Amino acid sequence: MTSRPESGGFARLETTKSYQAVVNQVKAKIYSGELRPGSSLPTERTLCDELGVSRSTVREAMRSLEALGIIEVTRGKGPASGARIRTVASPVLSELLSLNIALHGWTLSDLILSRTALERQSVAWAAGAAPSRLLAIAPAIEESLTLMTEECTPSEYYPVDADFHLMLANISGNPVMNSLMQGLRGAISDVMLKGFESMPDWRSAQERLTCEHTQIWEAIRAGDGGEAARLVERHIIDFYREALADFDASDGSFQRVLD
Amino acid sequence: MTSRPESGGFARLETTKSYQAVVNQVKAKIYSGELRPGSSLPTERTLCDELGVSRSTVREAMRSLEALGIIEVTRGKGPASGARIRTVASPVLSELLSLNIALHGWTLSDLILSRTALERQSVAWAAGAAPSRLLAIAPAIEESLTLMTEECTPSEYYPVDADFHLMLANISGNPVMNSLMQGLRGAISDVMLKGFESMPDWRSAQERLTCEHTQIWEAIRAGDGGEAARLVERHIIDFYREALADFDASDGSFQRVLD
DNA sequence: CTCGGTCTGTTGTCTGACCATAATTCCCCG
DNA sequence: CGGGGAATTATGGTCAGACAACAGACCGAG
Repeated sequence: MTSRPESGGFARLETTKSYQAVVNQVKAKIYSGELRPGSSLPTERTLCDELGVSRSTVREAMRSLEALGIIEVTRGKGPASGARIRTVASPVLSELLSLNIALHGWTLSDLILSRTALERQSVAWAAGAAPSRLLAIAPAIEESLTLMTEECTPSEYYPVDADFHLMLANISGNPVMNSLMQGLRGAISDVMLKGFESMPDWRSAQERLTCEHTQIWEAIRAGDGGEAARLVERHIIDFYREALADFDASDGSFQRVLD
Repeated sequence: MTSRPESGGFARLETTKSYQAVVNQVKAKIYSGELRPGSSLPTERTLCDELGVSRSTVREAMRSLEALGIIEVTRGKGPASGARIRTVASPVLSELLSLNIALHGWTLSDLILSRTALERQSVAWAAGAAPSRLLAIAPAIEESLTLMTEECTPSEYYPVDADFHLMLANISGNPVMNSLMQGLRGAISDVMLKGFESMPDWRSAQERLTCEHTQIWEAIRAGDGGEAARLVERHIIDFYREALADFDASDGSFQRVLD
């Protein structure tokens, strides 16, 4: 109750921490377009001078930006050293989702269902994509399907599977969807792989999975978005039910979408 | 769950940076369940002793965890001071998406379409939720709908609108979907608000939006997930076309879903 | 018992130093 | 004259110590 100096009115202008101010400076330059992927930030010591803060402060800001996957930092000398705006996506979203699973009791089932929502829409859009786009990606996808028919171990199959789904998502050309889907997949990839490896009859499972993949691809090529969506949803959820259900206590929520 | 420190027989011997090691220590305790939302971390100086690193290193690790929205740090004395595992979600996902818009040329249209994909599924699930669940949330939703009918400014309407959509998403009870949707919405909220404010005939627009909201809610209450999905998709996309289309150069991608 | 100031422990910031690394420079030798 | 290796140097990574700003804990005066 004792009168705190400047706390009377609004709460936003109060002393921003120095390192946060540095972070904001960098973010502002990103939003303004001054910093683009591949751009180099000044050296830490230069930033100290420019912003009038100590090196510790600058470094804490760098750690914040690095944690967000915005920059990557390399040491040494030369033009390739220092902090640069990342050009390739970092797995920060997957990390974030994984941590939330641990922290807030998010279930594998919730993640899988979310993935289903995204993948449904994604293949539906793919089915409506321009034919030229389909033509361009078709060879890679069909090579992937061929690979899947070859005899292999679960841990060899999994990356091919992941790649296949990724290519489907790429057809629609929506980088946001793509990023979200990769984040989700990354968060569940460990347990997915375990699911693959724990399947009792892997050979027949592989055959079925590949068959389902082929059907999805054919539905997309035929332009039937509704069918592709339905197939991909069942593809994912069936796999979950067969191989992953014991990884978390299902509360019956799947009944909703399987009806 | 993705890449725990001790994963596999692989060589972790590549010099992990000290601050990253500290971050991994904390993450490991989160994954193991030793740290839960609301838990307090040791003080910085205690961590220095425990882990045998300097305080700068510990602080850089804290900044990383803070940037990810994992912890929040307050200074001063007492049990409420120091670093604690966050109990409420941080807007880090929105921040991340916003930065990606600026960095990688993601378009508003891509974000809106992604949001549509999530919201479609979300209301579809809501329509299949247990009646008791609907009953529980119904008063709040209907109060929200009543609020929307009252004359108000766009900036007064917007939070009610956001709340309405949030409540719909809550019905399905999937926190992952919820988090993703909030992240998406946060990333576009600025431009959404501008869209509201730029509408030429706000009164009639408000009436139409509220009517659409009511229809969506009625479809959910009727258990018609397909209809709810279609309505919410058109609701969002129509708004985009009317109020936001000039915010980014549409490449015609909307034709796909509007056919 | 209540109010006020003071104490104490915490994070926030600064300074200066040294280490580790990698590009650059330069000199010696072939 | 050219090439290779050693020294130089610029950069991030880590450490130690200090002080400031802050907020709860404590205690004494009324």
